[in-house]
This record gives sequence, C-alpha cells and structure tokens, in this order.
Amino acid sequence: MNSVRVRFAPSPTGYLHVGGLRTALYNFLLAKHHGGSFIVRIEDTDQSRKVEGAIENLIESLRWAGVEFDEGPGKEGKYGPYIQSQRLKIYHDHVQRLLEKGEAYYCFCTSERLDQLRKKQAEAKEATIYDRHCRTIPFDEATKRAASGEQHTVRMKIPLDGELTFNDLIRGKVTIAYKILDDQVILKSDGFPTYHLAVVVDDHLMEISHVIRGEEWLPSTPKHVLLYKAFGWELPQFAHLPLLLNPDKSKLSKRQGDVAVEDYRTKGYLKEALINFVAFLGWNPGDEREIFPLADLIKEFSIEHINKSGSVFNIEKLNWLNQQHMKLKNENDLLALVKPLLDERGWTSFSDEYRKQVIALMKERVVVLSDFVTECAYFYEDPATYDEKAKAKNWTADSLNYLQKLKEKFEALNVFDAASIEAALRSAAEEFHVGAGKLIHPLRLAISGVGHGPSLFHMMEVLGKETSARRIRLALERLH
RNA sequence: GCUCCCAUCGUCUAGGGGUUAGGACACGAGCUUUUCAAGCUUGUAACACGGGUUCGAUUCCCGUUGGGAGUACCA
Repeated sequence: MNSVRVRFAPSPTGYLHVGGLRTALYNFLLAKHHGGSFIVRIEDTDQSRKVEGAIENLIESLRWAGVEFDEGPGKEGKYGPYIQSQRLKIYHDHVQRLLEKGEAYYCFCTSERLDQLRKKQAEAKEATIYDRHCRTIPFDEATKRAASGEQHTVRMKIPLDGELTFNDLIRGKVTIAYKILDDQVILKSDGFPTYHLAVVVDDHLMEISHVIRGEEWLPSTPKHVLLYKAFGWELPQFAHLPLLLNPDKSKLSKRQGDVAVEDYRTKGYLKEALINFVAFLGWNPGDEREIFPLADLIKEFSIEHINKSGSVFNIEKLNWLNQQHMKLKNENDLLALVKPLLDERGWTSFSDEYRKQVIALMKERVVVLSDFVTECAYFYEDPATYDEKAKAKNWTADSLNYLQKLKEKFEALNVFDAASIEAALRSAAEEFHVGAGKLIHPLRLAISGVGHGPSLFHMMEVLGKETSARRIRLALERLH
C-alpha cells in the first residue's frame, strides 16, 4: 500500500465524542502503521450548528489523547485550508462543473413544498423521496432563474433505474438500487455545500486513500460514489466502522453516561487506557493480548481485524484497563499527572518526595487518577471524622487502653520505619495477650479515619512519627 | 413504512466444516493478608431460530426473528 492518506472529519458541534476518538484513532493507526499521513478536516458546513470554541476543543482532546495529526487546522500542509467554511469557492466551482455536465440541476422547491411532499408520502406509506419536480426544467431557464436571484439549491441527478455496488473493506460488497436514492441536495440555498458534496470534493483534492468513518455513512456512500463518477475521479477505499453502543444497544449517546473525551480526562482516566479501550471496541490483534500502548497499536493495527458488529461501551473494562496502565507507570510519571490535582485541592505544602511515597503506596489500589486525591486525603490532612462502620466493627471498650499503650511504645522508637512500628505493635499485642488485629484495626482507624487502605505500618512510616503521634492523641480525645 | 448493515458467554471478543467452542471484564468460591485492593487458583456462563448443502454445521447458502443505522437545504 503506497502513500496512505486518511482523515478524521468531525463537525465542530462541541466536544470530541468517544466514538469520534475511535474513528480518529483507527485512521491515525492505519496512517502510522503504513508511514502515511493523518489529516484532520473540520466539516462546518452547517452554519446553524456552529459552536464557539469547538474546533479548539476537538483539537485539544486529540492532542491530549496522543492522536496527533500531520495536517489540519493550525498545521497547514499543501492541501489546505482544512476548514470547509474556508473552501466555499472550491465547492462552487465543482458544483458548476456538475451543472454544466448535466450531472446536477437547480432546484427551486421551497422547504414548505418539500415538507408537504414528505408528509403525503409518509401518509401513503411510500418512501419519502424528492419527486424530482425541478429536474425537468430546461438548463438555460433554470440558470437564468438562479442568476436572477431566485432562491435555489442544487441537486445531484441520480440515475432513474439500475443499481450500484461498491466495495467496503469491512463489509464487502454493498448494493443499493438507484430508485431508493434521493436526488440529494449538494449546494444549499445559503451557498454552503452539504456534507455529501464537500466530503467527496475534499477527499479527492486532499488525495485521501481510505475513507474510514462511522457506519451511519454506509447508506449514503452510493451517493458519494456517484459523485466521484460524475467528476471522473478515482474512488478511495471505503471502510465503515461498527457503531459504539449504549448498554441498551442503541447508538452511544450522552444521556446514558459520559461520551465526551474530556469527561474521561477530568475523571482521571489515563489517555493510554482510554485509547487502549476504545481501540479494542471493534478491533483486536487476533490473539489474547489486551494491554496495548499506542506504539503497539500502531505496530499491530490492520483493517482486516476490525469486526462488523457494534460494541457496547462498557465502563467496567475501562476501569480495569486504567488500573493496568496505572501499574505500568512509575512514580515520577504518576506524580506529574497527580500533582496538579493535589495542588488544586490545596495540598501544596508537601514535597515531591512525600507525594511519591503516597503514590507508591496507593497505586495498586486506585482506579483513576482522581482517587489519588479522594482516597488519599488522610496523607495530607488529619482525619476530621471516623468511619462509622469501621468503628462499629473494630473499636471496642479496650481500644483506648491499647492505643494509649501503643502511643508510649511509638514515642520510645528511635527509628520510625515500618519494621520497627510493626515490632512495637506486635510486642504490645503480646503484652495484652491479644491478636495483633485487635490493635491494628483501631490504630488504622485512629491514624486514617477509615477502615481500609495500604499497609498500616508503611502508612505510618510515610506519615512520620510526629503526625502519627498527633493522630493517636486526637483519636484518644475523640473516640470512645 | 422503505433501504442498508449486523447476530459466539451479561459485556468486549478469538475461532472456524469435525474443537472438552479459547481469552478478558464483571460475578461466585478459595488461597494470600492487619484492612482494602492487587496477585494467584478456580467456578457459573455463549454459537438467536428454522430450513437447506454436507458423512458432518456454530462455521457455507436461504429464510425468519431480533437489534442497529439511514431515510433533511444535519453531519
């Protein structure tokens, strides 16, 4: 395969959807696998849906995920501009060519007439399709009317009968009869092209080799093929990706959970995990490996291993993958990611060394980055409350005695590390003739305020002698 | 309604004319352990249905059912 050029072509309606991320990723992976180019093109031909800042947002989400493009907005190559609203003249010229070739025609129908037509067809249980009312207007007459300023659109001429077959890299041959195809509007009355025209013109001009996009485009691909033919252009390869689904199997949507890439970012998911997860929704390497950093995805990716059916976006698996990728990171990497979160929380007065010790203790038991804040509060401030359940379970009448004794033992310690803390505690347990658990659980509650967490002795070592002593004293005053 | 696409454990999937239908997540049990995780061992769980083709079909073909998408001067 020489010169792979692929593109991700989102419309700027707000944020990057995780489904969009997967589409972008597959395009990116194919390009990088073959040493080709990945292009981002903004499809903003619908003026009414424009959202301020959406382009920047999209690009930032891609950048965060590590899906870097070779050409696109802000990174102009020789095929730009990469924003469709800046390419209007190009579309107009191409529409003109179609008009002159007799492959398209002016349409003067009002949207009221169109609405009525559709309504009637629906009532008669017929396919709702344009009745080609304007297709027979002589070209000269239509040109004159359009030139005189009469409101109009331009539609493509679909052959009246016959059928069209095209090849899809994922689905094989797909055939559709012309008679169910609409004479699609390609130029709107506001002068903007519709998606169908713009996508074909741009993909050709930008020398796109593979059109990889969501399955929702499959039914309109014949129109695009027809347009390529009308222009006399060579077809790209098509690959229509299976959809990402809600748990109820409908197309993944906002109301059933988070769909924006930035949501997962702020929740504390690692980009490596999100990428890995989303890559495996519809693709797999063909063996049983599951943990794939981006570099490995690039190495192994192939269109042949993409499957046909939609996949449910299952957050449980994402959580697991996030843990796995978390473990792959060392304390320095994690510190860089967690530090801003700690600072934001106001825990600014701690050394990097200290924070790294906390991370080391906790990394095996957190799921997302934000857990380094929410699950680690007691490393940064004294507990204000004590978990009721843990207290009910492990705090007994004797606990105060035990803690008092432990306090004295710890004070006598010259070296306050996990081993000496443990030794001190075990000797105390012996003196009381009870199991170590009788001391450990209340002590954990006193130190951390909760009933679970990392090794108590290591936790106290990290906290230090002074803090540990203070917390025992505090607990002695507050627990009874 | 019409058109197109799809169909293996609850979920993500491997496989493919002859397999004890494999793995992962989740769930259950056990081990380990000061707790919680992690880890290890282990268990439950699937070829939608009906016809063909074939010595043999989960796999190939047709149909049914189910699901999804499209059906805009939205993308």
